[in-house]
Amino acid sequence: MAETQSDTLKLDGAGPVYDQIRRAIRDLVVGGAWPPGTPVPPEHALMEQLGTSRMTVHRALVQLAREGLITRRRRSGTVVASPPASHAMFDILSIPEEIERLGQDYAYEILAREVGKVSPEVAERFGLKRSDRIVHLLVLHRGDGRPHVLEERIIHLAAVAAAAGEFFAEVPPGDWLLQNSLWSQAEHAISAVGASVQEAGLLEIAETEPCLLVERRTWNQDRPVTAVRLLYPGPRHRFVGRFGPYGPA
Amino acid sequence: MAETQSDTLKLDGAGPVYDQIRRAIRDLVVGGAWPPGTPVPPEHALMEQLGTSRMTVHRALVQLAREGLITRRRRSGTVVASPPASHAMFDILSIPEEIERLGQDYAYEILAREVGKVSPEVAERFGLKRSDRIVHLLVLHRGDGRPHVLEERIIHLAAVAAAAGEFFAEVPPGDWLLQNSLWSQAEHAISAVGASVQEAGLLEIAETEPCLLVERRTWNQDRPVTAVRLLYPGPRHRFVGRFGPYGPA
DNA sequence: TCTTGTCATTTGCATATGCAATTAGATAGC
DNA sequence: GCTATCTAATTGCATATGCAAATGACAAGA
Repeated sequence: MAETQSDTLKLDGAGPVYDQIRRAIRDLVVGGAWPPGTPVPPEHALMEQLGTSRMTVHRALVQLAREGLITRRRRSGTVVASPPASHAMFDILSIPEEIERLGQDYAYEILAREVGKVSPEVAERFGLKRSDRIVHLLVLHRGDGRPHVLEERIIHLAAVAAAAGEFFAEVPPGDWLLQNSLWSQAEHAISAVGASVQEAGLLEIAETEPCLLVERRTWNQDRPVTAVRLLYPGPRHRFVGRFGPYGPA
Repeated sequence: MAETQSDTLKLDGAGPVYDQIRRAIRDLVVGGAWPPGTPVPPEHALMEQLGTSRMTVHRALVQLAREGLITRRRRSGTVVASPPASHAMFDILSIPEEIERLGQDYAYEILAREVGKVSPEVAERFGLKRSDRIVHLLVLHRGDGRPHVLEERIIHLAAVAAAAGEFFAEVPPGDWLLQNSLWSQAEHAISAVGASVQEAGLLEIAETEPCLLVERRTWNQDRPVTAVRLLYPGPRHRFVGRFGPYGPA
């Protein structure tokens, strides 16, 4: 998890000063050099350290706060914020949370766990190289005892070495990764598919039942971290979002 | 389309001055009093009119610009921006645009058009009152001749009276509405469903094929404007989005 | 021990000022 | 008419200054 990045504030001289400051701090935060909870120096200190006026520093910090990277409180000062676990409609969200928000009892079981090389089918399904070293998991999440979603996940050991020794007995892999890995980019795709025979059996649905498939891949600085296929049974699942003409409401 | 709203800037005295200014202008923009293209008074003028300093006005305008509501250029001044037609992942997007972006030839046909009261089935499917006066449409959109998406739409005449006399011969209803109506909120839901016999026939797919259903409802100030069901055939359609831990990338 | 009050630190906000950068429109020159 | 140049309007940015508001820390008192 160690990044090859400086942990000192350095202005690059490109563009407005307030934006240089903003980017400098942002880079330390998203690069992991300043993990959540790290105190950001007070405006006075930054002002002296950087040789600018307080208002200029202020402007940078206000903007970072609006972007959610830092939290500011009078007297207590400024600290690096924890990334919000769930954003808008389709962000990284915790499945336990998702189920508990429906008022259902959450449970999960690890149906399969393999550590090591990728099998040909997995390589094809997730677009991996055979030489990648991964953990491959199959997890069934239940709400009130009924299958809620089937999760098939791979974790890249190159990015998250600790995953090799983890059995996910207490915390499901999605939530575990939120605690134990860094990510800087994600992509997901939503589509409708039919379940395979095996999948239909696990989800306890008929084979012809349409399913909603959410595929998500996550990177940290261009290095793949994890990829997951979430298969939601039937038309009883809906993803809902609200927004206005100029952005999310 | 006339709104019962003032078109004069008025500060409400709540919170920071720069934010009062921001909200005042925002309300005129989203309320339709200042349609896209309207010039916003220069900072000097606002400063005098509102009795504040230029920097305070500036701060409000800079933020509005960052939110995308206004466009600013030196010397030319500030104008109200056009709402972006497509946003992030699931916003209002033009189907012709969507298809042309895939490099396919776009075509559409109106399969049905009814003006007047709602039938019981439609009332149930869209959650309407029988007394609502609407236009009901069924439209098939094609890319390179193949069915791309089946659109079933209702338009509330109370919100968009002009829709009653429109035959959508030149422009499909989605795009027509973008030009001829105002909306302030939208909600959509995505789910996986099986196609009905009729729908499967129109989309030229097998009956068992899973489909992606996007349902979108749109309001203007709590008054419903339109509702649409977009049925995408089979697993060949994917909605893709990218984002980072602190928001869309 | 608990409460209360005071103080100092830190952020939040507004203002005044000055200059830089951009560029629409006017003007001058060809 | 066309082009180059100039001018002025407008936004962009940085600074200095002052005060307000929140609140952690600590001291004083009950």
